Amino acid sequence: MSTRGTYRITGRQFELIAKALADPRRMALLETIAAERACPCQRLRDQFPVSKATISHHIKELVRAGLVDARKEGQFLHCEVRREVLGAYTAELLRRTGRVEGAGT
Amino acid sequence: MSTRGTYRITGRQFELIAKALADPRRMALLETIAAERACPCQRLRDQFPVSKATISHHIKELVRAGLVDARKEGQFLHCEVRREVLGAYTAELLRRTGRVEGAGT
DNA sequence: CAAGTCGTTAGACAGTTGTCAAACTATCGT
DNA sequence: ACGATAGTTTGACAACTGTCTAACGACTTG
Repeated sequence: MSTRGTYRITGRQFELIAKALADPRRMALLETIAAERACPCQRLRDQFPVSKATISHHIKELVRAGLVDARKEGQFLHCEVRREVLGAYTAELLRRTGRVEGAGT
Repeated sequence: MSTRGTYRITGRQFELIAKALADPRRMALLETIAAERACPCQRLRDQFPVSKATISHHIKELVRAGLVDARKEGQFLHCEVRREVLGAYTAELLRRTGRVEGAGT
């Protein structure tokens, strides 16, 4: 079960991720990025009725939280979801809300 | 021991949960509630430097999101974490960000 | 260089929200 | 009934944030 030793999250990053996931639009962007292997920003503009400035802002937040990796290739920006970070976040979330009283063991 | 699959989350609840988890203080309250079997509000007041109005507000949000179950016993309010909801949320989060790739199953 | 496309940055604005104090309701003990 | 304790509600305020437009920088191609 707990083979999630690959990535470890700091308290600060935990907060950033939680906030990044809190906005529905940003979450939707993340989902779109996740659906592609490497998603260019331009495609996001086609699918969401928001300005490019807003898209840029959201991506910056996702990168800051460590949820997305963005690398510039020419004039395009390719975004990719970092699933190991997502996994580490959910693991940490469940760990923090897990019962203390050992009960078993 | 994990009651996975027993709970299914709607899109609306997904948003409420994400927002509920986004505030660090509220997350800390959730953790404190999780550490006890049934946490009375009063204990939260002792541990956090916030007014009782604020505590009441945060608990209301946690209940609204379905993350916490609160039942009144006499003059006390006993709060308990709903771990099946937390589990359903993390499962849904990972599902939404999972790669489309190969026809798993 | 010039023009066009892609993304970023700066500034502004509106809506949301975390917080408190104060007034209120409900319950318990005497 | 009275006073004390537990939690709720209301109204207000400050801080944050999602959004836009406009100006800018970076890259590609004539």
